[in-house]
Amino acid sequence: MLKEERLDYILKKLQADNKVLQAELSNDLQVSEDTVRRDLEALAQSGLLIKVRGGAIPHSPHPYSFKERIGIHEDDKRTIAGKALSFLHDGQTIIMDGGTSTFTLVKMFPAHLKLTVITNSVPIAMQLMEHPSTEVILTGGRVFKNSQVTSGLDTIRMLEKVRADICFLGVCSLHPTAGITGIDLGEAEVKYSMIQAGNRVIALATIDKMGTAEPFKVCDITELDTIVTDRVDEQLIQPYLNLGIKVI
Amino acid sequence: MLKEERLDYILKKLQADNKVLQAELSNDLQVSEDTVRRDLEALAQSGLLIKVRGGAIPHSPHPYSFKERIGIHEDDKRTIAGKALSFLHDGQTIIMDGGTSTFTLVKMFPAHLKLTVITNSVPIAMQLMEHPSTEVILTGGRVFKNSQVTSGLDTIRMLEKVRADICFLGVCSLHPTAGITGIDLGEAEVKYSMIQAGNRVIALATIDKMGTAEPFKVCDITELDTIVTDRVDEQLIQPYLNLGIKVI
DNA sequence: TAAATTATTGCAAATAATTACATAATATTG
DNA sequence: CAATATTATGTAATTATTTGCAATAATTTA
Repeated sequence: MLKEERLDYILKKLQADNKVLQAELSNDLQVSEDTVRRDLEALAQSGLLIKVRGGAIPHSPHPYSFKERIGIHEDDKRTIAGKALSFLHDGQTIIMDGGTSTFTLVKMFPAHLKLTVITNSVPIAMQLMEHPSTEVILTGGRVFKNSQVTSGLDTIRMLEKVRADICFLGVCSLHPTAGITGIDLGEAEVKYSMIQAGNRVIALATIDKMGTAEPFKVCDITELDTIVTDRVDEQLIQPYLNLGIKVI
Repeated sequence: MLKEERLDYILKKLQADNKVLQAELSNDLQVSEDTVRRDLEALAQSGLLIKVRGGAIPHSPHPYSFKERIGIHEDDKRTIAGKALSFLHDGQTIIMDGGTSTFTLVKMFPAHLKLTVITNSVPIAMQLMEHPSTEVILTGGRVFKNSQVTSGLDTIRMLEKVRADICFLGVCSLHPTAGITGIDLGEAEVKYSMIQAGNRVIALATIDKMGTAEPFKVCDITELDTIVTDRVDEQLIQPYLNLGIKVI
């Protein structure tokens, strides 16, 4: 049996059952579980399914959505969020960009903290419903289903009226010369508005996002005051330090 | 059974019952309560539910406590939502007011239904993230924590730019002469804007809300086209019928 | 065609994750 | 405050994954 036939069978079965088990596939296809695992690995790599312990499940309707990104690199994100918490003080007005790093930060807000949070992220707003002492302002607009943030002119208009103490940015990619970049034009525009509205701009980025770039430019790297990352790698961060950006 | 299937089951059950109990889940899923607890832990960590002693509750669209919420009026709301579904057709633009009745309606949207939904409700927007074919537009503004809707000038400004086929209103109180009333001025203003923006106005109200009134007026009762309720009581609805309002 | 290279597959040991169970600590209820 | 239920913690058993390696099959190159 050809490898392609196996892959085909796996996808068909996944479609039919909404899940596949390695043991079952191994039996169906008469190959070792190792091979099945490698097949699933390949399919996951191509984005055709999500590999989980013991088998695989289909992608959610919105591929690489917020929901799927949540939980990965969770420890790193918590490290970052822990550092970022030190910037927060009672009475501040904060802009919270969407993204899993900022979401983690919001989850870690101490109960007593009194903030006004302006956000374009539906999950962040939802999370803060449970927080006793934050004021939440949601920017309006069309909601993107994969990132679960609002964007568009309405979002930007609302941000234009805001002056916040800090803007926490969840960034896709940042690069010393290419600046901050993203994979969606609309979201990049919103991020830019957020940066303009914040007195200090703090980017939350796991180390693997440093030195990478995406198609749509948000702003120059010099717009940032601080980068909060999980692991301070001397080599990687030097270019940012040279530009006067604090990295912690 | 894959862990992901369990998580899926828990979320589905939570969706249906508005609560889950560890003992029950342990039995349903045939795993120990420890495992259920860990699953709930993980889901809570992802912000998908709120873990409480003995089980979990949804990121509540209702400000009630665990004990109070057990199934209150849930069946009635489902009856109402079921009737309201018949007004919905592909391609429509719909305004969805916040509230538990409208939330229940949104939960019951068939997967194929292609709508544009404009809402001021954070939980409704969140719910529709999962829906494959709706476009969601969230009105911006300050978020009220008890009702979990946005309100204020920003919300109203956004609604002024909208022309929707139907406005679904979740009403606190309605009365033949006092009209539609609410307990918060800001929310009443927003509801008024929604009514103005909708071609047809359909109110969702359990029978116990008929003939009651609250301090803040939203609009005259004649602004309504239709009232959808759970039990059509001839006596109670006659005044509305006399005013030319359909009641189903 | 033969030899060399590459890819695929299965196996086994080491590693890691998941789960159930026992027990201690904590919270809730009457 | 005692009785009960729930949660946290440590541990052991189970199960899955990773890794290196050898055997086989397929492909390329000489």
